[in-house]
Amino acid sequence: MHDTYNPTAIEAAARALWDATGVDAADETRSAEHYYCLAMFPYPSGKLHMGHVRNYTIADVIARFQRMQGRAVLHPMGWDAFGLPAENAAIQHGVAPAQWTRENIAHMREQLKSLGLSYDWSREFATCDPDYYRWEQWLFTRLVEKGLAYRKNAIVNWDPIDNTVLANEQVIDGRGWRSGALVEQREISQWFLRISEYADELLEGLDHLPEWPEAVRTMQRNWIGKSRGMSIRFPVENCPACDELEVFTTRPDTLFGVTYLAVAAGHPLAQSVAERREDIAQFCAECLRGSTAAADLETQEKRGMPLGLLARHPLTGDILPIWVANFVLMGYGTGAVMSVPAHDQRDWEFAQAYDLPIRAVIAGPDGEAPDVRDAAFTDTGPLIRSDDFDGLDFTAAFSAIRDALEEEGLGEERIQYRLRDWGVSRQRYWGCPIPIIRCGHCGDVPVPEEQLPVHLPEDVIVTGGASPLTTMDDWKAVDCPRCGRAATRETDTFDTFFESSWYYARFASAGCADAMLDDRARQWTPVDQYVGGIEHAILHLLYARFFHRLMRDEGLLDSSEPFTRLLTQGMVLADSWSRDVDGRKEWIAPDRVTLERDDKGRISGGTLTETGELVSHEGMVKMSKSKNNGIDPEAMIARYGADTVRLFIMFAAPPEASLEWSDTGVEGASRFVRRFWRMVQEHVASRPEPHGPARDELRRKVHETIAKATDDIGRRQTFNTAIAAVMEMLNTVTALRETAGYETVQEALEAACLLLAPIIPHTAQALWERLGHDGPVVTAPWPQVDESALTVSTLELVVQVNGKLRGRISVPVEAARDAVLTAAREDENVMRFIDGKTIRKEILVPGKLVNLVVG
RNA sequence: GCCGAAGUGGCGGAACUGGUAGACGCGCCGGAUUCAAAAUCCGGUUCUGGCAACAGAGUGCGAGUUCGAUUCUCGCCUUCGGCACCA
Repeated sequence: MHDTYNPTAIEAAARALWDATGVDAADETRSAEHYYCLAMFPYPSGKLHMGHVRNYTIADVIARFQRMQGRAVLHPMGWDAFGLPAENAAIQHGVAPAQWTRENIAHMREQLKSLGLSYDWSREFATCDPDYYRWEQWLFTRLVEKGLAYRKNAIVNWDPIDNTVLANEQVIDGRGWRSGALVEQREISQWFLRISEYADELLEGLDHLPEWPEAVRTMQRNWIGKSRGMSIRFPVENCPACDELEVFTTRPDTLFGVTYLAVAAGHPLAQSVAERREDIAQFCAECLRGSTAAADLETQEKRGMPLGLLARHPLTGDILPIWVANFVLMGYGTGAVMSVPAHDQRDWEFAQAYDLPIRAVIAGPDGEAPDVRDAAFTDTGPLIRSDDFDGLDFTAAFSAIRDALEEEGLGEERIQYRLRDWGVSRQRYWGCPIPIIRCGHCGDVPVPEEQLPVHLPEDVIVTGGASPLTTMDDWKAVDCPRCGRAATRETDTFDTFFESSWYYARFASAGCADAMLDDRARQWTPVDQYVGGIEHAILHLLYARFFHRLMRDEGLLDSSEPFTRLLTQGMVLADSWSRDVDGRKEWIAPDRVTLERDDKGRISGGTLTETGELVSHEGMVKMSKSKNNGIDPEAMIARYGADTVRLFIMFAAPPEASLEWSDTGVEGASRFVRRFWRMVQEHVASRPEPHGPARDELRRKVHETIAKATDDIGRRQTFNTAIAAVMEMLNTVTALRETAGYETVQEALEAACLLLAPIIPHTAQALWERLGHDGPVVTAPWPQVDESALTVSTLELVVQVNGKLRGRISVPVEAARDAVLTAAREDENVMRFIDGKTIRKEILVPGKLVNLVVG
C-alpha cells in the first residue's frame, strides 16, 4: 500500500478485484429486489466526450448506490452503432463503415472501463450485430401483418447533402438536423409506422409519469398536439374534378364569419387548377420549394392567389372564393382551412393583403362587435350575426353548429393530432435492412421469420451518393417467398431511432437466441432509472414509449411505459476563447490560454500562453468542436485519475443543471481525494486510544451525515450536496480527531468510505481495505443511522425581535415554553431591543427560534 | 408569439415543509512549514460603517400576504432551452 495517493495503481487494483468477484453482473436469480439503471447508450463516434462522462457517471453513482442498498442491479452498456457518421468516415478515409464502427467501439469500451463504470459487460451488444437487428426486422414484419406498418407515397423532407429522407423530427428550422442543409420537398415511396394509432395513449400516459421532468412531459404533450374540432365540407360550385372541399377547424363557432377558403399549394384542388393555369402552377411550385427555406424567416409575408373556384357556405349558402395560400400547411388537418379573418390573426393578415371581407361574429367584452381594424379578435365569446346561434357561448355554439352540420351531412366532430405517422425508411447503407421483398406479382412481402435476419453486407465501398445496396444485384435478387418468382429486396434501411427504441428491453434479455425478448425482460422492465440528455426529450423518448407498447401488444412485455424515472442531465460548458485572424474569429483551446484576474480574483482576460497575445473571453458555452473548447476526458483521467474526474463532475452542479468546467475546480476535487486518503493513512498509523470527550459530538455529525447523504443520493438525486455533507463531516473529523478517540474516528472514516463509494469507487475500495475490511466495497452494506447518536441535551435557538436576528440562546431539550421564552427575553443583546417596549406576541418554533414582536 | 426552466457573494453552488441567507468547493488575502519552491496545514473572506462588541443594507425589479418571505400571491425585467403560420 502506498502512502502517497497513486490513482493509476489504486484504480487498476480495484477494477481487478471487481472483475474477479463479478460484483457488477446482474443476477436475476437473486431473491433481492430488482433495480434497472440505464444511461442512454452512445453512438460510437470515436472517443468519449465530457457529456458522455457526465451521463455515465451519474448513472453509475445511482447503480452503485442501489447495489449497496442490497438490490440486484441491472446496469448494462452497448452501442447505438448504425448511422451516418460511419458512412461519412468511410467516404473520407476509405474504410468500411462496419470496421470503422467496431474500432471505435473497441476504443470507447476501454475508455468507459477506465472510468470505473460498473457495467455488466456480459450483456453488451451493438445495434449493428445481426443478432440484435434481426429481432426488429421480425417485429416489423409483425407490424406489417397487423397493418401498423405500411408503405405509401408521401411528400418527404429531402436532405440534399446527406441524400436522404428526414423525419419531421429531424428537421430543425427547415434544415437537416445533421447536415444543416436546407430541406427540400420530394415525393417518394416510404414505410411508415402508425404511431398516430397510439397518439391518445401516448398523450394520456404522460399523466402517469410523475418521476419524469415536467419539461419533458410538456414537450411531448405539445409534440402530440391534440386538438378537438370539426371537419366541415364546403360544396364546390364550379369544379369538374371535385364536388366538395373539406377543412378542419377548432372554431366551428366562428362558421358564420367565414369569408373565403384557403388551400395549401400541395392540395389536390390547387394541383388540379395548376394543370391548366401556368400562373397557379408557378405559384404552387414556388411555395413547395420555398416553404421550408422561408420557414426560418421571422416574418413571412402572407401570399396567395385566387383559384377561380367557388364554394357554398354549408349553413348560409353564401358563395365563397377559394384561394391557394402559402400559410396553409399540407401536412396538418386536410391541407385546407376555412378563413375567418375577424377571429384568426393569419386569416386577418391575408384578408388585409388581398382586400377580402372581414366579418365579426363573436362579441367582444362589451357585448358589441369587437374592433377588428388593427388585429383579429381571437377570444371566445357569445355569438352574434349567426342566425339561430346568436348568444350562444363557445361550448354551446360548438355543439349546436356541429349538430346542424351533421344533420346536413356536411361535417362532424373530429380530434386532430399534430403528431404524424413515423416515416422509418432511409435511403442509406449503414442501417438495418427493411425486411421486405418486392414481388411484381405479390406486391410487398415481409421476409418470413425463418429467413431472418436479412444481413446487411459489410464488405462494401461507400462513395457517397446512393446507397451501395441499390447496386448490389446479387444481394437484391431473391425469390418471392410467396409465389417463388424472381423478386427484389427493399434497399432502404431503418431510421436509426428504430434501434434505440427497444435496446433497453434487449439488455434484459441479452443473448436470447430464439425470440426478441424472453421472460427476463418482463422481470427487469420498466427501467427504474433512465439517465440521458434533454435533447432526446421528444424523439427518442417518444419512440421508445411507442415501441414499448408495440412490444406489449405483441405479448412480449406487460407494462406500458419503458422508463419509470427519468433524469435529464445538463450540458457540460467550458470557457471559450477567440482571437481575430483577418477579421475572422479563430477559436482557441482553453489549455492554450493563460488567465488574467483582477484584484477580486475575477477573470478579466487572457493571453495566448505561447505568444502572450491577448485573446478575448467568449463566455461559458457548451463544449463543442466548433468552439474548440472541449476538454478531453482521457487526458483528465491520465492526469488526476478517474475518481477525481467523477468527483468534480458530481460535485460542481446538481445533475439537471449545466456544469461549468473549471480547472481549479478539478484541482479542488483532487485535493479532497488526497486529503481523504492521507487522513486514513494517518489514522491507521495512529495508536488506538480510548474514547475521548468529543466522541458524542463527532458521532452525531457522522450519523447526521449518513442521514443526509442517503436522502440526497437516494431520493433527491442532489449528489453535490451529499458530497458537501461528507466534506463537512471530514472537516469535523480533522477538528476533533485528537479528542474524539480512535474508535470514533474509525467509525467516521468507514462511513465516509461507504458514502463516497458510489462516487469515488476506486479510492473507497482501497481505503476500505486499509481500514481493515476484506472484499469489494460494492457489496458492503450502506451505513445505517444510529438514532441514539443523534440525541442532544441542549438546543441552540435563535432569538429574533420583530423578525430580526438579535441573539442566540442555549436551552435544555426538555425546557418548557415559558423557560425558553424567559431565556430569550433575558439575552443581553435582545434586552437592548425590547427594553421599554411592550411585547405583543411571542412565537416559539420548537428547536428553531423565538420571535418576540414588540411595538 | 406560445410553452418550460432559471435569476442568490469575485465564481460554481447551498438553504428540502414559510423560520439563523451564503453550507461545501473554487478564487483571493494573511500566517505556519521550507534555504527556496511545490505540496501541505491554520486563519479570514456578502457589502457599508466600526479597533471591537455590534449596527445598517442585502437573494433580478415593484407591490402584497405574514410575527417572519430566496421560498407563497400579483405585476414587470432579463437569461437559457423547446416549439413555431398546427387552422
